[in-house]
Amino acid sequence: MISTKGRYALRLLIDVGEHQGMGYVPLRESARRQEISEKYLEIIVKLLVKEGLLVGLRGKGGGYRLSKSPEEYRIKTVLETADGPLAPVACLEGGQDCPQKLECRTRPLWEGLDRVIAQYLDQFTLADLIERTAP
Amino acid sequence: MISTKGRYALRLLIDVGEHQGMGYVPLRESARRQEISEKYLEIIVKLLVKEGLLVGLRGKGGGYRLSKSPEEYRIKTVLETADGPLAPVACLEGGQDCPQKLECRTRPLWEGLDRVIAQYLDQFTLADLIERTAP
DNA sequence: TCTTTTCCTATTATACCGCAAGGTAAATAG
DNA sequence: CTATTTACCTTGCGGTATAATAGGAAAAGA
Repeated sequence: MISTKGRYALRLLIDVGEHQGMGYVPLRESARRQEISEKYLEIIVKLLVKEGLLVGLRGKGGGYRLSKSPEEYRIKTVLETADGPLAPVACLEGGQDCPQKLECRTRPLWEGLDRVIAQYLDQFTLADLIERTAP
Repeated sequence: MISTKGRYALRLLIDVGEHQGMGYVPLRESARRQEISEKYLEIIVKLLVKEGLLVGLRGKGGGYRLSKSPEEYRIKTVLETADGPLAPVACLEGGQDCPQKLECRTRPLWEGLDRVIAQYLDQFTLADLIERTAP
């Protein structure tokens, strides 16, 4: 459900949040510290920039910085940005498409599971992870 | 996280539970009613039999029946039997192997998520799905 | 103009998912 | 004893996603 994309995205945001002072953090340094392939991180960072979670700056002294303060990053949002919708079962993705959804005996179970997961991941922020106050 | 294997397994058990009277339910009939490929169901049923969740009988009048009463089937167990361990992230599978688990900022988050999911799926049984009393 | 760094466009290897084909073994009906 | 019914077993296969790698172009500062 949550692949390396989501986990790496979270670790990257933590790393940037901790090492950006006034400036920008080069991706190479985050990749080195987190022991993640820099090339692969590029793919992930692209998604985060596109959604406005990170701000990039090119050239010397460039790199990435957070676009807002850590308390404003909900974990759920970060994971969805990197990994796409985090439905635990395929039949919940894309709103509703299953033709037997009304009579389905198992669907309420999946909907309940989806709510539980969403609720859990929506209660923490990046600040919680940085300060180790979660969960 | 939960693939068709797990979902089909659940639907199969519900179907068998509802249609076994005193006897056995042929796989073909369950496959027809549930609109699932019979050949694919064979793979799933094999797992369920091996773990003792279903009992098979060959020949005419044969098929499958539940090995215990519906209240004794925990949803979590059924899903794990068909789909394997249902960890939301790879780094939680197989007990513990991540070398940085102690210092990892995100690991407590995943462990918490894992607990929430396990707890949710462990509170319902097959009987709840059959009688539509869950969730 | 040179270096640093982001940004962009491929390509690849591997594994798993969902399924199909074809046969063997056991149990019952006639 | 034979035929039918059913579970059980082995093998293969196309599609898709994951987790990368490769090779550059564009911008920004020294």
